[in-house]
Amino acid sequence: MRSFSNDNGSYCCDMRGMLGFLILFLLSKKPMHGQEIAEEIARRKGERPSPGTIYPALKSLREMGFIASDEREGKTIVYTLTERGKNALRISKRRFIRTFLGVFP
Amino acid sequence: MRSFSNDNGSYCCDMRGMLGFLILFLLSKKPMHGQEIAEEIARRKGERPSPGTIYPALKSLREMGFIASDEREGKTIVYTLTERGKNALRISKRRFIRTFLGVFP
DNA sequence: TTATATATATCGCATACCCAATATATTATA
DNA sequence: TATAATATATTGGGTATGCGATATATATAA
Repeated sequence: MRSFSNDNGSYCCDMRGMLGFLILFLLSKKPMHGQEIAEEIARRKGERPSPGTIYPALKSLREMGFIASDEREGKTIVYTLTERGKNALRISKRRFIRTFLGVFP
Repeated sequence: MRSFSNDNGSYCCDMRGMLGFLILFLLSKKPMHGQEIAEEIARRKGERPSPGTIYPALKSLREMGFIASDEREGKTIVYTLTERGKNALRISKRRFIRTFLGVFP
């Protein structure tokens, strides 16, 4: 279990598998482009997902119809939640909240 | 991304990778044995982790010194958080809370 | 224009995660 | 005792996940 591998016993859980959820949640607050998302995740997790992480994830979410990429404006491509994505997020959030009930203060 | 594979667009995120964290959290509330933990996770997630999931996870956590297994009492083996585990959980919780800030109402 | 910086994209890969199947141990019941 | 039920344990394997390296595109600076 890589998630718990630090030797001083102070680190656990890299939250593998939550990236898609996190992206959907972040996009539900405001449309963003890739690097913006990576930055926000870095702020929260303390570790910035690499390009090889963030873009395949975005592609996957787009292919599933959860997010839409607006036309390229300048260097960036802005992603927005679709209705389908909003719905998926709503359901997932419920599950998430029920699963981790009590973890939040 | 298996996590988002349902076709009606209502499902996302199986929270793969959070099992260890969840177990630590549950054990922080009260000592439990394997099946008890599986049951509680089932209640929360709606899906019961199989024996092949829960026991290797427990073993891994024990090997890392995060949990201790009390002597077998009857059929069951009760697991408790160690000091090390409490510490790891505290750190992870902080990270978790900061990462998913705003998801909880 | 050329050079540099930033954003996006893809591909291969190691590995972690979890499950199905199976085995063992203990207890309860007939 | 034999049988069933429950709890624990292990192993092999499928697969998703995320990263490193690399490539491309656009924009800005020199």
